[in-house]
Amino acid sequence: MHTNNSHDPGTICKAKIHAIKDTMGILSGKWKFHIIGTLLLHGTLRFMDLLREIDGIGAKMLSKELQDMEVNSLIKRTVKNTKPITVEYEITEYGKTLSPIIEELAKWGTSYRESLHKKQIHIAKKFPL
Amino acid sequence: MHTNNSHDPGTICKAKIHAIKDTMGILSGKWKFHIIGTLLLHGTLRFMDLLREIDGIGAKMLSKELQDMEVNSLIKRTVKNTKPITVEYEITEYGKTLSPIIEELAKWGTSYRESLHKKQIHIAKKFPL
DNA sequence: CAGGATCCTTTACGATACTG
DNA sequence: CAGTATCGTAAAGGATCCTG
Repeated sequence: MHTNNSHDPGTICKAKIHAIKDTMGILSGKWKFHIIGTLLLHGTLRFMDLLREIDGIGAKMLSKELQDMEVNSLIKRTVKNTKPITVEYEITEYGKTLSPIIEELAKWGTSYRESLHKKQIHIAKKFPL
Repeated sequence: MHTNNSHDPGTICKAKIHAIKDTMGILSGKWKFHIIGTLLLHGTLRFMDLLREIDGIGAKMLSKELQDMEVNSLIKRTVKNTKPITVEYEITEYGKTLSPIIEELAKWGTSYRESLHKKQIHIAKKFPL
């Protein structure tokens, strides 16, 4: 009965947890979900547009995060032959498969904020907004 | 037409991005999704169980992450009057509302790993597993 | 415009040791 | 058992200047 243990509950658990780790490994850092979300909503954007659009990020971090995500084929970087050069970033088809995650994150964040209002909780460190 | 701009596309975009930021603010750090996933799958667990179950985490980080999540009402901490004392952690009803996110993360991670196998990509820094 | 290089500060994280 | 205290490292983040 347990010669093949690939379907026992323990194994399924471990696999699921491992899958979460995989995802978070690729989307680690403070900004990746934010960047993906912005590109999903706006389509193609240039470096400076992203810098303006993503509140709080600096050029150094943006550059690094974009490189990480390009390496993992989540976004595409295109250099245009203008003067001076412009660079466009867009999400790939593969990157778009992240949108269910993004949608759930946005949904949860929205209802979280609503629940704070209902409970009339005042903003504090305890509830970071 | 734009006296009330709460429904124009720009505002909707900003709200969505902000919601993602809210969620990630609460679930920041390397371990929170991992802990939530583990508690969702196992139910109630003690401190030491979590320490064993969550591969790689140390006592300090686990303690800190659990406190963060308790403050935000995602988990419940119960001290049992045993000798020596034992402490049980479980997810709250509110914390369970995170499960759609966890499910999507697990789904994506699973298909990510499958896509690597299909493409016969060998594991490298480029594709962290 | 799109970034890389450099320097500096702060936060995140981890290992070890210790306490009720 | 369930943590806290202490220490040290690594990564995040910001500011400024520089280049093609």
